[in-house]
Amino acid sequence: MISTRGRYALRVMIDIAENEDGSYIALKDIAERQGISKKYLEIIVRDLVANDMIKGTRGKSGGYKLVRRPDEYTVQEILDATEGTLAAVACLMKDAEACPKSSYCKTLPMWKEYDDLTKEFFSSKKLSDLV
Amino acid sequence: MISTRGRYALRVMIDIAENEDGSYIALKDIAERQGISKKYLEIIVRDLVANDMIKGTRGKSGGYKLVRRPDEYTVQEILDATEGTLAAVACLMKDAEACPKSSYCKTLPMWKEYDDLTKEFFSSKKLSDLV
DNA sequence: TTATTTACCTATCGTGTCAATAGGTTTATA
DNA sequence: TATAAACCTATTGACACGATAGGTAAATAA
Repeated sequence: MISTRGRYALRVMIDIAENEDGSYIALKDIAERQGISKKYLEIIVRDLVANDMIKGTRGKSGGYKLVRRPDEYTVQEILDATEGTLAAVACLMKDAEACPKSSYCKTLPMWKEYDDLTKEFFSSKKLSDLV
Repeated sequence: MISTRGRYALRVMIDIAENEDGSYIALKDIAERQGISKKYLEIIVRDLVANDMIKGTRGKSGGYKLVRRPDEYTVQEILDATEGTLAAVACLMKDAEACPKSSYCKTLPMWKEYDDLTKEFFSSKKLSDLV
């Protein structure tokens, strides 16, 4: 299940895309508009910065800004940046310990197929589709 | 993410389908074949019985049996019986408290679309496809 | 009839993650 | 130089997950 991290991240990105006018957008304003605790958003925004989704600047009239055009972001990469994993099952997580049954597992192919379907879906959605 | 409950439930169903010969199949044997703790499987199997996926009988030479043909089970209903929820986001869980923002939420349509895609996928997969 | 085998039931536990809060430090600007 | 903002570290409570433990009830084989 997609957690609040990924969902809030998306709403932050949408909020910035909608309100951007050249200047930086303060997290305080985003939090107020979205009705989410600013403190909690800080954690999420940190992941977005670390993954080069947005950039921030400090000090007065500081805030956050997109680094690309909204149509150049896929939902997939935004979720990837904030959600720990998007894998459908533990066996398919990156850094998962190799399952000894994987070679003959009856269900693994289906999980893989579902995983691909999911990636395909969220990769086809762009931030600009949500604004 | 699909938890072990759903994944194990699927493996139990596959195991029964593969080894069924008219008689009942003991959970002890399933647990040994699958390499899963019998005690833990009891919890999962209980959900399967409660949802009319299999039936059990007690006593010597007791065990579990399918109640339909393998091609008459969808993966969707097996996961539904054991997984708490398959909803992609909290807003889409059954018994979810109505979100005040749902009418103008920018992301909800996408989550709904993804949810439908998921249901469609797992409903198209039958138990007989995995045996 | 009785011992055995099996499903079935209730309770508990440790661990980890999620969501959220708290209180600070650094940096840029008005 | 005061202020407003990002940025950093730590902590908390709640909850679900995975798993274990120790039983009771029922059906069969001997």
